[in-house]
Amino acid sequence: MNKVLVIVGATASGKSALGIKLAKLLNGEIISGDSVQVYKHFNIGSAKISKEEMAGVKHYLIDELDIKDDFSVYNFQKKARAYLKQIIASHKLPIIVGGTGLYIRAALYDYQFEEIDHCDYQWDNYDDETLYKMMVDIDPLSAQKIHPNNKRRIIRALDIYHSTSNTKSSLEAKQSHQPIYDVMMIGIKPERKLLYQRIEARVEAMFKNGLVDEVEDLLNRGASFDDKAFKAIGYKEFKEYFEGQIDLAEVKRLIIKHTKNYAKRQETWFNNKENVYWIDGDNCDQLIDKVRDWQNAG
RNA sequence: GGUUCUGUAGCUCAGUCGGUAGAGCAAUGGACUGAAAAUCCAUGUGUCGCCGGUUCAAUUCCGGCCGGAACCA
Repeated sequence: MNKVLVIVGATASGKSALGIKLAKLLNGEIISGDSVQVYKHFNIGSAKISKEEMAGVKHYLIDELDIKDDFSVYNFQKKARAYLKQIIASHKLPIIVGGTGLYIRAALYDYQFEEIDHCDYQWDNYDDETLYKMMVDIDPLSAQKIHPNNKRRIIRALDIYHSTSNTKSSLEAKQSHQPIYDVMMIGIKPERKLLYQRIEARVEAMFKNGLVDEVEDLLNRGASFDDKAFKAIGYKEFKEYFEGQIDLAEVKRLIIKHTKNYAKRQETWFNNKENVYWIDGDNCDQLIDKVRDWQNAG
């Protein structure tokens, strides 16, 4: 199996810098595993790595989409797999760096998606309870895993059935649930308190570096708060500000709060779903040896 | 100085007609296969400001003290 190095961790944990370091050391190229940094012009609020910071290391899946473009795991999987193939063919080490657990998992595992058309079934015409019952009838196995309050997942299961005539659970049952690459996953996990301090400092810096101007610029370019990319933390909080409901101090407070909540969710995912070699950010020499062992094995 | 409020979970506050207390937010843990920076689930012990009094029993009533707020001087 081809080898893929992966670097994960919560937002503000220091993934990008480690990625560059390892890429230089190991002749690698980086694929971003991030659902917001793929979009052009969402720079400050997404904490996107700058050209200078890339230090000559080739990066993929950053700045590849326009504001209005739709994107999801499905698209990510396709693109990431294509880049992996290309990097491997050029005899370099592919390094996926990112914090979007689902995206990274879909690239690495044998997740399979089929063409689907959502939004055509007018689910809004039904109440939550009815939607849940519909799912129970169609796909009882999935219903066991999806909470009745989780409307988004219920609709997804219904979408899949109506688009493909297959149930969500039957599509998943066909998969092996194994990675299709030889993966080493490194995770950075600073102490929670420290991570939160860094998030606060980072959001402060975003405002100093012109986040408000960036959002105004995006709106001037035709973006709206309904766009998918605008659902991201650091952007969606401005909706109420531009509607005159809250002031900038409140926007900042919300962004910090949401980022902390998000960081916790990311850690939950990587803690429990992936086999991660955790470091706290400093023990790099030991890490290099580990990575070299993995490269030389098999 | 006087009057009236007020002091309960990290924060904002509810409540107990006397039987040691509960919401929202935060925090913590968890789920996750097409919006995932999304969506959803679970978890509430805290000298009820301090000291004393009444009472079988006080966070709750009474007195004093110490904080805070508003108004009057």
